Amino acid sequence: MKIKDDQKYDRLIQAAIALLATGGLANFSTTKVAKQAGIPQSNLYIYFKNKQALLDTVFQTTIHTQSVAVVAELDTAAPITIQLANSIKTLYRFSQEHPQIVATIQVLMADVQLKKHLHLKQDDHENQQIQTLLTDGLQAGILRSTDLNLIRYFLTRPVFNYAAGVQSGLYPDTAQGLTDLIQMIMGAILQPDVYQEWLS
Amino acid sequence: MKIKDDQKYDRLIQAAIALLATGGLANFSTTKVAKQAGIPQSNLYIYFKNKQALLDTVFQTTIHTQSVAVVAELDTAAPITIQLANSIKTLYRFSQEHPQIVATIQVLMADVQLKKHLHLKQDDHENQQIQTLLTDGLQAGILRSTDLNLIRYFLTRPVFNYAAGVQSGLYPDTAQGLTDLIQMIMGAILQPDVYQEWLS
Amino acid sequence: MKIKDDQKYDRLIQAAIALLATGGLANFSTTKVAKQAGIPQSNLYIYFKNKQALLDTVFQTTIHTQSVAVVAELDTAAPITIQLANSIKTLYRFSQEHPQIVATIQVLMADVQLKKHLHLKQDDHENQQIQTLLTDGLQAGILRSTDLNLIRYFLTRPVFNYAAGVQSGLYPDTAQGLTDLIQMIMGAILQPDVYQEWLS
Amino acid sequence: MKIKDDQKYDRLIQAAIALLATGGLANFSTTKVAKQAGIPQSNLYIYFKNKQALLDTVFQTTIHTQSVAVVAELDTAAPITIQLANSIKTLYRFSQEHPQIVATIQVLMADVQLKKHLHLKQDDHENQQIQTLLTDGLQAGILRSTDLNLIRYFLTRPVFNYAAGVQSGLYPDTAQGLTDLIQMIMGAILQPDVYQEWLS
DNA sequence: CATGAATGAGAATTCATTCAT
DNA sequence: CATGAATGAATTCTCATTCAT
Repeated sequence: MKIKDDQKYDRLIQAAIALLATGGLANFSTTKVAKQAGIPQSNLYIYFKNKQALLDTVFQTTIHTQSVAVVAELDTAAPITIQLANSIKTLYRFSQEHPQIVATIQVLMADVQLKKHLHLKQDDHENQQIQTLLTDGLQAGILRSTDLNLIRYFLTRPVFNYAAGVQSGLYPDTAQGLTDLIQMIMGAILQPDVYQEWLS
Repeated sequence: MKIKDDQKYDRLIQAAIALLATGGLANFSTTKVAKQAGIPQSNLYIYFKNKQALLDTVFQTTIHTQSVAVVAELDTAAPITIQLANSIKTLYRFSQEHPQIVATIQVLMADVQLKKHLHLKQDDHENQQIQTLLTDGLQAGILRSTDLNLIRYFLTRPVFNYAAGVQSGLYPDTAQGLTDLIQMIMGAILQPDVYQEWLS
Repeated sequence: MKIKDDQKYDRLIQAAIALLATGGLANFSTTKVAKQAGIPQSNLYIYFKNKQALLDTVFQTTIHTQSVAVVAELDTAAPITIQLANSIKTLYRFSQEHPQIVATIQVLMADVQLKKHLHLKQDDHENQQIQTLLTDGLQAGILRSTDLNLIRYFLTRPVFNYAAGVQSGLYPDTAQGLTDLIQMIMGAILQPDVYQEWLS
Repeated sequence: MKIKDDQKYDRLIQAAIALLATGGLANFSTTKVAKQAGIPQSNLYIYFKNKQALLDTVFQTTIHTQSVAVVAELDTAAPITIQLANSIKTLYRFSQEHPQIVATIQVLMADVQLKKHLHLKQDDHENQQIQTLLTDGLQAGILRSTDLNLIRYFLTRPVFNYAAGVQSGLYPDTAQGLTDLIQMIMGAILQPDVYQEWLS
């Protein structure tokens, strides 16, 4: 229950990520997590109220890690289109470097139960910054004037999917592939005329 | 082990879909499926070799159902862009009418284990037809010249996601919403100049 | 879940009684019951929905067994006072012969949780007969005109307690002891004048 | 291990009583007691050697509290029959005012394990006084000449049961009910002729 | 074919108790 | 003294699968 002291907390989260990435939710158990973390199973309950709390934490952590990675590379002085394209690139690089985190996010996003009682804490700094970028883009007439969640969907999930596909061999690992992906996503989210302009 | 006899086979698949749609893979068990189908647990093994075989079948079935629905509405005589846009519309309507099937597809698509040993049988008629449409679009310079799997991804997953979002209240249920979605997807998959043309 | 086939069901109940009688509710576990019954623990769930269902059944069974024993010896032709005194004697003998059943009843009666969701099925034949005896006694002006539950309490619990006390050595095991007990109970439940008459 | 220091000791006992009264022995744990008392779990072991020691203490405490309440109202100058009747009344009032204490006593009295290694310390002042009252009554030919424990049983347990029954709605909460109860108990424990006399 | 029963493995939790700080 | 952390045992229950009838 207490998060206080040590690295065991982190070990558990890392173990959970590894487990979720390779086995999915169906094969996820506190027993396995604990074993992977090299910790007696019952100790897991010192750090997390229950299995669900661990999953919640893993979800928040992975999402946050990814947000941080994207935001860190953001050049807020640059034009919005540039920022958007760069954020895709950054996210792709992140996905390549941390495939387990991305796999975990995908697995958890698909969970029906998780969705029910879990609302992403939208209040962290990094998320705010991305949200700001998008609302700015919207107001500047750069982004299509549709639901922001939908735009975010296009900005992230195809990237995750592509990165996973590259890793599994479904997609070829070429520079052109990423370029294509970016153009597709931009074509989806930008206002048509802005997209034309951005292309050149 | 044989599929021969009866409607219990279908009952099991329907039960599995309902279960997966509402509880996800983690809550899926042969016990529950059998109970939901009103069939003795052990009888499940008459129709399916094991749990995994049931899941495989469910995956094939749901994917196939969806393909059939899309293809059924396809007007092969129409211009490719029209066919594409219509297929999105059809798929969206299908998702609205069969939310459980779509939820099941999403859940199973996210499963890491399933991916490993499961290759979609690409040989059914409906899939061929869609594949043909896409290769035609590619060769005609209508679609972006990138991996067909990626184009298929853009053609389906955002639709599933949007439909689910509408149902959960995340997205508003307006005609404009669907129009936006179609334009986004088309913007993603069409060659830019074709897209411009299609817009008008 | 199914009670159908065999003696394992009974073995489990007997094991539960033995366990409750010697260890109380706090030491009662499905693990121990199953072990005592010589059955794999998980098999317990074939016969009982869960632990509580087993306890409920044990409660009903023990209560019923005791009712049957008392009613079996009842001479419905005899005067009511005689019947009452005899039922006490019978109950005492039963308690001596089946100390575990009585101990189990006492243990379960004291359980706070059990009380909440458990209502004795008052509809069995034997219970009806006792109830009839008491209402008859009430209408004949033989029993004190107070709540029947209270009268039943006096007719049973002191007997259980006395029998247990005799067995544990708290009370001496003499014929006089039982006579005293019967007189006390009769003094409690009979109308004073009837009691006087009965005494002689 | 020492009782010395503080009110936390009492808090633990009160918490234990509350827990036993509402959940019974089966749901009793040091974890819950400590939480209810607002004390770190491990601190419980500062005040009590182990779980059993806590239960023993709770038993002694509740029994003692109840004895004190009864004795406090005792008018040793009054006739023994009056004292007995009054003690029942007092005990009933106590049971109404402290239902948790009474429930705890009942729960602990039913515990098989507790009985084994627990002998009430019969040496406290209040207990002596009650014992004196009873032996006096015995020698004066007022009480039936039977085991004193049995008489004590009749003097207390029906009262507890009745009070609990009133609270749970099993018995109606009327003045007549209490009067009936007292007459029943007196009928049980008094010599028949004394009882007759007491009635008038 | 159909099915109830069986079963060992694992699942999530809770617990009583100890110990180092 | 006080306390958070630790831990192994135990508990309830579910599961996937097999088998005898």
